[in-house]
This record gives sequence, structure tokens and C-alpha cells, in this order.
Amino acid sequence: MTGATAKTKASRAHNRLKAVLDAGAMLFATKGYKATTMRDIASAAGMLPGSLYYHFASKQDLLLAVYQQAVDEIRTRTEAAAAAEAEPWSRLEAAVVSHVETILDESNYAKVMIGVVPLDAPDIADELTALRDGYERSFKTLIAALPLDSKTDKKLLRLTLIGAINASQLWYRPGRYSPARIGREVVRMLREPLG
Amino acid sequence: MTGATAKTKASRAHNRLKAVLDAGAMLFATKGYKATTMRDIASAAGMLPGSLYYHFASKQDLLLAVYQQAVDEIRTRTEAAAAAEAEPWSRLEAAVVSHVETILDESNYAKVMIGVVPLDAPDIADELTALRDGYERSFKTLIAALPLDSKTDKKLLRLTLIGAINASQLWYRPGRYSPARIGREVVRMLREPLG
DNA sequence: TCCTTAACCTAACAATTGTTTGTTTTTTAA
DNA sequence: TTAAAAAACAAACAATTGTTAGGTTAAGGA
Repeated sequence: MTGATAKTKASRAHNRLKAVLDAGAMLFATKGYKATTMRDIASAAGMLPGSLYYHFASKQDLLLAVYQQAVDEIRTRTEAAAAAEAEPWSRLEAAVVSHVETILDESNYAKVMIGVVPLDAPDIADELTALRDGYERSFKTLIAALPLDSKTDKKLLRLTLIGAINASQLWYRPGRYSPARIGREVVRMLREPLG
Repeated sequence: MTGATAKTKASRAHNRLKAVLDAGAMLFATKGYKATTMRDIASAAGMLPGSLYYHFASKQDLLLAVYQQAVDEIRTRTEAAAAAEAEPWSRLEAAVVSHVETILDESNYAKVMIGVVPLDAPDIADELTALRDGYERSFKTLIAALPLDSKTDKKLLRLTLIGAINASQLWYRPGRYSPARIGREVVRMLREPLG
């Protein structure tokens, strides 16, 4: 175990692990987890079904890998966006806008993380939930920094906020509302009085 | 065609159509649409797989029937709850509370309507969406009656509200927050200023 | 150059799936 | 009482599924 194994593996010319992951993310995001077959993924990655099992032990393991990368991507993006702002509400808004842009537009991986629910893969439901929770914890910090009324339940605020923005995946169509605007307005509706 | 056909059919002693629908709703709500097999439903309804096809032409048709009943149930409940209040915000709150109670506790049908997304059954996706939209239109009226700031986008408010409360299905566990409280607090967070 | 092994192919298997077909039982109307 | 219609059974089919086992190719260190 020299630690060079991973690098050697990755440097092999014919290694198409990334192509497999990309294909899986794209298809899971488009058709859903159950409706996507290993043959679909193999075909999109330019290989045969059986070859996928050199890279992943099972379909569920592939989903898990996609989820993992999704968390890495969206967390990096969103934390960077938040870090660019100083004022607490601005930080939250920046994070939310980045989040919405990522899950609606920019990353098939993130789309999978939001659209594919743990119930779709019961055997690894706990792992999927843990990955999601790990990411959502970022919002805990952002909300804790807000100057909130004492009677505001912060946990419920977080769940409400995340629920509202993630639900946009169900109704979003390019054109009417931009992802950035969706993020901004949702935050504003929670921040300012409506009545 | 005397119009008595339906009644005759329904009055048959051994007609277990309702048992089939209930079984379908329960299993779709618990395991999801794809993970539920016709054998599961038949077994739960106390009959054999093939017998289901006397009542429904396909699995998708069964889902459609469950969706249809879900809309009937939740709309009746929620509109009645709203009608009991006079003030606009109170009406909305009553409707939201009723909605949340129904999809978290009281109706497997409603659970299916929220938890099973059109993508799960692509062939009837349009019908499913139409049914859902038909119900959600109730909220349009309730929101239109609110005394809102002129810069509030009512459509986005509706989508945000519905998204937030429906998302509770993903994290709700009996105990910590009651369905009624979830509904009340979500409305309050949108109504009152938090900062 | 040789030889290990990463990477992929080929070809299938076993299980599960929604569905169909023909038959039987049960109910209802005449 | 009888015959038609309703409701369910019994048994399978055809397609699809995730997965596996063994063979093949090519890369890269020695």
C-alpha cells in the first residue's frame, strides 16, 4: 500500500470511470433511479452492461457514488458563494441562490441528490440520508447567524426553506423564473413581512 | 344505458374494488409506485394478481384511480376547513393545516398524490399533473384574498408554500412536530417578519 | 521484452415483472 | 329455477431486470 494505487488506477488511459458516473448522474436525473437500467447507463457510457461491474459492485453502489459526488459539488459551490458575503441574510441568500442554480441547471449530480429519494433504494436509504443531512448541515450554521425573533423555530425554518427551494425541481421550467430569482424571492418571502 | 349500471356494479356483494384501491394506496404510499408490484396489491386485497385486471386495465390505471380519489378526499377536507374561517390569513392557515394533516396522517391516497411524482409513471404523467394542479388551484383563491404587498409574486408564494408543506413528508416523524403545528408555523413564517 | 493486471467484452442466468388467456365460481335478474 | 353477467381463479407467457462467469485486450513497470 504505497498510496500510488489510486493514482495509477486513475491514470490508465482506458479508464472510463468518470464517463460511467456522468452517465449515471445524467440518467438518474432525467428518468429517475428505478427507471434507469444498467443497460441504459452502459450504453450512454459507451460500454457493455457487464463492464459496469468492474467499477461498481451494484447499481446501488453506483447511486451512492453519484450521491457522494453530488454532495462534494454542491457543498463546495454553495459554501464558496456564502463566504463571499458578510451580512448574515446576504450569506444565506447567496447560499440559497447557489443551491437552486446547482440543482436546477448546473449539476446532474445535484439533481439526483434532490430528486432521487432514499425510498427509491431502501437498502442504502440510511447512507443516502446521511449524505444529504451532512450537506444540509451547512444551512444550520447560516441560519444560526441570523438575527431572528426568539419565537422562531430555527429547525423548522431550515426545513421549510430547504423544502421550498428543493420543490422547485418539480415545477421549474426554463423561462419564466430564473433559478437565481427563485432563490432570492424565497429568501425574501421569509425575511420580509408579506401582509 | 339506464344509468343503473354503475350502481348495480357497486352493489355487488363480492365486489372488492374498494379493497383493491385501499391496498394500492397503502402500498404506493409506503413503498412507492415502482417498488409496489401487482402481486403485492393483490395479496393485500386478498385476491390473485390476474384478478386485478378485472377492475383496472393496467397498473398505471390503478395509480390514476388512486390519484383521483386522493384529489377528491383532500379537496373536500381542505375546502371545508377553509370555509370555517372568515379572515383571509386564517382561511389559508386552516387550509394548510388540514392539508398537512391529511398528507402526513389521515389519508394514504393523499400520501400517494404527494409522494408519487409524475416521473414515476411517464405514460400518464400529464394526467397526474393535471389532477394535482386541479387541487392546488384551491390555494390560488386563498392567496388571492390575502392583503399582500404589491411586490409579492403570488404565484411564487403559492409554489413556495406548497413546496414547503409537501416536503414535510420527507422528514416528518411522529412526535416532535405535530402536522397541525407544521402547518401553522409555516404559514406564520411567511406571514410575519422573521428578522 | 515479458508478464501482471486493469479494463472491458461476450454471453448468458435466474429472478421478477406486468399482463393475458381460459376456466370456474358466485351473484343477480327474469 | 335458470341463464346471463360479474367477479374471481389458475396457470402461464414474454419481456426485462440486475448480475455473474469466463474470456480478451492492452497498458506499464520490471
